[in-house]
Amino acid sequence: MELKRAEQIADSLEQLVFQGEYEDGERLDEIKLAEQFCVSRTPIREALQRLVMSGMAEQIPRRGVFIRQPGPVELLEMFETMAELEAACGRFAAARMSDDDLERLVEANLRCRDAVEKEDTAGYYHENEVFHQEIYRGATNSHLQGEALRLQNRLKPYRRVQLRFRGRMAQSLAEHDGIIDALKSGDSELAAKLLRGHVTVQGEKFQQLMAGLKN
Amino acid sequence: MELKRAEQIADSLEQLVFQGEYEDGERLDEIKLAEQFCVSRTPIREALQRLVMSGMAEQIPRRGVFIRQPGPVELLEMFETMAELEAACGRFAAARMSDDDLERLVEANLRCRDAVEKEDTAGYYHENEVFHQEIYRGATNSHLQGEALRLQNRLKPYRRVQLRFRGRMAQSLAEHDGIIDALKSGDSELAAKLLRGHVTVQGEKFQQLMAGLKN
DNA sequence: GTTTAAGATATTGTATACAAGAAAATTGAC
DNA sequence: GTCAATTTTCTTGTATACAATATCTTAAAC
Repeated sequence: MELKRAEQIADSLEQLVFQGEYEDGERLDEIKLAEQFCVSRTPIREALQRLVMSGMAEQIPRRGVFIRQPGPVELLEMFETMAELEAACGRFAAARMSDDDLERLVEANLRCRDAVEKEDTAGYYHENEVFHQEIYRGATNSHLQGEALRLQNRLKPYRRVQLRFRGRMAQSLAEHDGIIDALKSGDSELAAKLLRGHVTVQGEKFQQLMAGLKN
Repeated sequence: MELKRAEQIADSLEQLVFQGEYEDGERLDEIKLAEQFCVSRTPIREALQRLVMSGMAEQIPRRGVFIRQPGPVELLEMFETMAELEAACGRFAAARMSDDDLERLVEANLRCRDAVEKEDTAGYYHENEVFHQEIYRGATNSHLQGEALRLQNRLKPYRRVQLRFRGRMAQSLAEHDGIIDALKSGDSELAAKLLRGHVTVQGEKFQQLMAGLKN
């Protein structure tokens, strides 16, 4: 870890937080980080500000910035919000997706299917992300798309955890088919409803998520 | 304008951008701003970063940060996203609002009615904000509430413009009643639908918004 | 007169120095 | 020995100095 610029440092720090390198409530020492990244405090402070802005850390004036790992409640809230954002994207996408858009969505889903058949968790994790991003794009609303991407990125590490559980990939894939049908037929309400259900974490899914976080 | 801290500077700059002090595409000169606020470039740069993060400005490496006033398309997109966020809040609020929450919502709406009767545009502007914030709160999802507040704040100056038009306040108020009824009866779908329609900008509303921006 | 290239200038990005305030440690009283 | 107060140390926040790079100016060539 060495010799990076402010923006890259922010990304690196984000990765480190995602990888669980830091405990909840841990203070991010500017000087130590500066030494680790071989830069002065200035770019470190810029990177820390970004972390704070993205909600991954909290800043207490004259005290420092402390990383904030979301607890169960906040995690549920974020998934709930994600579900609503995806539902909104689906609602618009059903009415606005072009044939090309639909084509790319179907192709993304085919790659998801490949990954499931190969039992390639990492592959499915990635292709599933692409699948959803195609829907955000299909909403034809750059702002909404941006918000969806932001939260999707924030929830990345937790979705990864979920996929580890047996049957989860297959179920997810099956739901994709229904979503595609709804989008193809232009049924906004159905697309929204299916996407909401697809993303919502509750019941068994919640148990799995929490169990996965223990490790 | 003088002698402020980084955080306050960010707020002040935000206000200035909201007040239309800066043209679209205008570069925010660090040195000039530093002189205006009687501080060094360091806190100015922190404030600028915040502006960039909140989407009110764009940063081009080694070139500077340029303020980005949203055009008609982006404005519509933001209102569309706001409508979906409000719908989501309404959906949850219908199922989760306590009697106390409903009580506060009704009271906020009473103050809205007062403002309409007094033809107090500024008053309605404020109380209407409170009314919607009560719904965000009623969603009982801090994360979603935060996102809704963020976008509401971003759209503030444009909603202000809309209220100038004759009949707009009365119509808005009438819609509030329907929304309250849906929330009281716990009808999630109806609450979501009504709130979406209440916030969505289209047809005549769009014409008014655009006309108001010309001034 | 236009175009291109080299130099000058200005602005951002980073490093360091300094100031202000908070946490920690030491000393003194009981 | 414990607690309180003062001093010390450490950390953040700000100012300034420096480095790197983009833009502007000027001059020369065609």
